[in-house]
Amino acid sequence: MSNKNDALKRKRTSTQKTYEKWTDYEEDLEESELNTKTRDPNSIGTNGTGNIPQIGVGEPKGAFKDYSKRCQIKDNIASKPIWVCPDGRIFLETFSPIYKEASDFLVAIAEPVCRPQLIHEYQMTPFSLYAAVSVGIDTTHIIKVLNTLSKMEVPPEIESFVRQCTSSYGKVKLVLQRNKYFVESAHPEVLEFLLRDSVIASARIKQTVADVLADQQLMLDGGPNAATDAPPSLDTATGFLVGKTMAGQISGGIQPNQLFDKVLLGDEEDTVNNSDQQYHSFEIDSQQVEAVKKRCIQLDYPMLEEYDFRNDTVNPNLPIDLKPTTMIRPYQEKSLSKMFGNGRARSGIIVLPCGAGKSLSGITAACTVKKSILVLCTSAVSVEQWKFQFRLWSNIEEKMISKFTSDNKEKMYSMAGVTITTYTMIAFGGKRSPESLKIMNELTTREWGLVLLDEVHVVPAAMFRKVLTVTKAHCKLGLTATLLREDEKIQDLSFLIGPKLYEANWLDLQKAGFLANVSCSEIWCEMTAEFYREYLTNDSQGKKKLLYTMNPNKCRACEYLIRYHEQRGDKIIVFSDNVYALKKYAIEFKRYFIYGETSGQERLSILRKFQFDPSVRTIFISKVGDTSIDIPEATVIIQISSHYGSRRQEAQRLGRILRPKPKSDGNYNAFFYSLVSKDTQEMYYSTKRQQFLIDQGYSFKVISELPGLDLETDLHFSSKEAQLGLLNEVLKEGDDSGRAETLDEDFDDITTGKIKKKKKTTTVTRTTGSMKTLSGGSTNTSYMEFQKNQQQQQNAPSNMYRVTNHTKYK
DNA sequence: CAGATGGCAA
DNA sequence: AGACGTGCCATCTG
Repeated sequence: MSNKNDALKRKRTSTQKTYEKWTDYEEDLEESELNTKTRDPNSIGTNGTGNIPQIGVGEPKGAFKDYSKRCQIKDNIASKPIWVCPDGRIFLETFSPIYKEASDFLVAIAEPVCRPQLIHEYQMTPFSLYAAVSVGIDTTHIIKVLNTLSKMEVPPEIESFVRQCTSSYGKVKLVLQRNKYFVESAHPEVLEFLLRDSVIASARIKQTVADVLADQQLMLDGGPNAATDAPPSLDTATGFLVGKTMAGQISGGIQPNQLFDKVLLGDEEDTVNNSDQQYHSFEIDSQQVEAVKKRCIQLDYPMLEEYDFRNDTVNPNLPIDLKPTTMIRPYQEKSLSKMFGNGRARSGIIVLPCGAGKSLSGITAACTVKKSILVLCTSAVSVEQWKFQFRLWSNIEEKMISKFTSDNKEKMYSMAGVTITTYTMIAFGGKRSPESLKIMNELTTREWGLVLLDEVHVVPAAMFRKVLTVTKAHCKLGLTATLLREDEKIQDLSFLIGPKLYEANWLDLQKAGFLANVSCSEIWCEMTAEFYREYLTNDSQGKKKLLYTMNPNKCRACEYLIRYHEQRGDKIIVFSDNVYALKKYAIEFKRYFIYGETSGQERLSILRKFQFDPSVRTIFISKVGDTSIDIPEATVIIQISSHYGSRRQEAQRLGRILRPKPKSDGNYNAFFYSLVSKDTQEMYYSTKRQQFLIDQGYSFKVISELPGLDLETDLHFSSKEAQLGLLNEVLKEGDDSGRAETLDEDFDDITTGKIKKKKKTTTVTRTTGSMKTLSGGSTNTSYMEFQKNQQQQQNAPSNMYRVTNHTKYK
């Protein structure tokens, strides 16, 4: 569309202007705001009726701003690591001696936006402050530490922003008791305020005196320790239940996990003054919990969900501990300390890169809570893996773990136990088999101490809701490597589960040796003339896609890389989203391939071979490899086709090779290649895809020619005949897959006929082409290396624009 | 009863 | 917007 081109043109001039007369920042800003897609990390809590100032909302990431006139710079700025902007953005210098402390603090109070090597950008939002408060950091602490770290006086609007955000936080709690949900607060006026809202009021279940008496009776019958619980009474004036918090109680016979003594006892003083405080509460309908939660956030009274598991005498304990030999890593401990910060368990999400030991974190959490545990996975394979991990790291008895999948319906252990199942199993809407119905019944009536939600980002929001309303859990812990989605549904996760408790910085983990040191490159493959002509003239999107993934130069680059890395002794995975390309490449190069139709056994046998057979160094995998398949040996990834601009897929694939490799001597020990056909839509997508990894601090080298590629004369598709043959096949594909196989005799017809017909009147300026590179003319390698970031995107090299220009040929 | 296959859903 | 992959259940087979 011409619209798009206009926008690009404008963007370019705007950047130029920025350099020429940067004092006119406001004008530039206006323009770039129009043109840049805005990212809004915090619509939750700001679109409500609350009075919280809207700081930093809807600001484009990386927009240029000048605050120099508004800021009071301190004298000793060299020793201070951060800049605090009036819009809530915070910049951190990673080379500061107190970088570690400062970044720990910033992850707790703000969202990491972009964390490359030297300067990290964070954004403070109402939601991030909510997370901070729920982790136990209070208003004065935030302001004090900000002031200590900042190079400039903390702007007054920031101070009032923090005060306003945090003053109302932490005053309301959501409590699960005997399968009923209660909204609880020490301040009855807050409850009354919330009940003025129609959503919350309609979710309320009015307690009668009889209900309360019945409950009290239940508590007295409940167990050996039940009598020590003080049953709440009903305040007839307000209709609230009134009771005392039980923070002072000593738990009977539960040993806190030794590893967590430090963590659990560390912040104990926080809770001391809470003991014996009076609280008020009202019950809400369990079906409406989600709506109430959302409403509370909008009213600036987000509910804290905490589980005082050590004083829970109603639910049976689970005998589980980490094995003495199990070691947890510092960052795992750190993330869990956020979860158990004040001796209770909070719900929330932990973001750890793949290969960094997410499941161990989950299992350690389970060992700390020691109540019934429900683990939810995305596939039956990972159900198996979770069970294995539980046996590996903890001393839990096998009989207490039950799997629950379509072909493995184990009965749950009658007392506390671990149940591992899939999301679909719980959320399944269709007719259930009788056994499954029976187990579901038990599952929904049981009160879970902890629900572990694996790969929390992939679950569709609707399914999630169902799962969370059906299961009654005191505490929910979401685990994910990439808290990312291309739609904006991630925000739902935040209030469905809880705030993000911790997010690891990939680069830091890599430096510490917990992740492999990966070299990321994007390889630009020139389209061959014939393919490019077809690409420009063909109307079908699908055909275009196939054309740029099957570009012969890409095939050659791929084969070249495989050869190179096989010689080095690496194990290589080639990813392709496109099944046709996958098969074609794999068969051509005579390698194993796995895709959807490959049966479970076959997959296993191929993966075994890949793992143990030294002659199998390369396998081809489709989308199936993006998640859950565990391939610890791989050291090289080559991407030949991928799903549009999915940042998550890119990150997930990189994750496949992040497991630390033995010879970690500071050099690269893993390689990630993205093959991109030059001057096609693929270029646009690949930039988009990389954004997450770039935000995590990775940099991509752009390689436009592979050194020595042309010396390898025996690569497939080197001859023009082979290339034309491929082109024909590609054109035939998609057209009519049924016909494709019977068309051998029409071969010539299609070759000449189609191309001629499609030629049309389009003038393609680009005539010099790929044949130059094929003939091995230049041995010059052009090798650009630069850090791609937002600025680079706005200020992209001219080839980037050529891509978009081609859209006018559509 | 295990194992394969197909329809269906999200 | 469509392709791909997945899991659940029912049914059939020896």
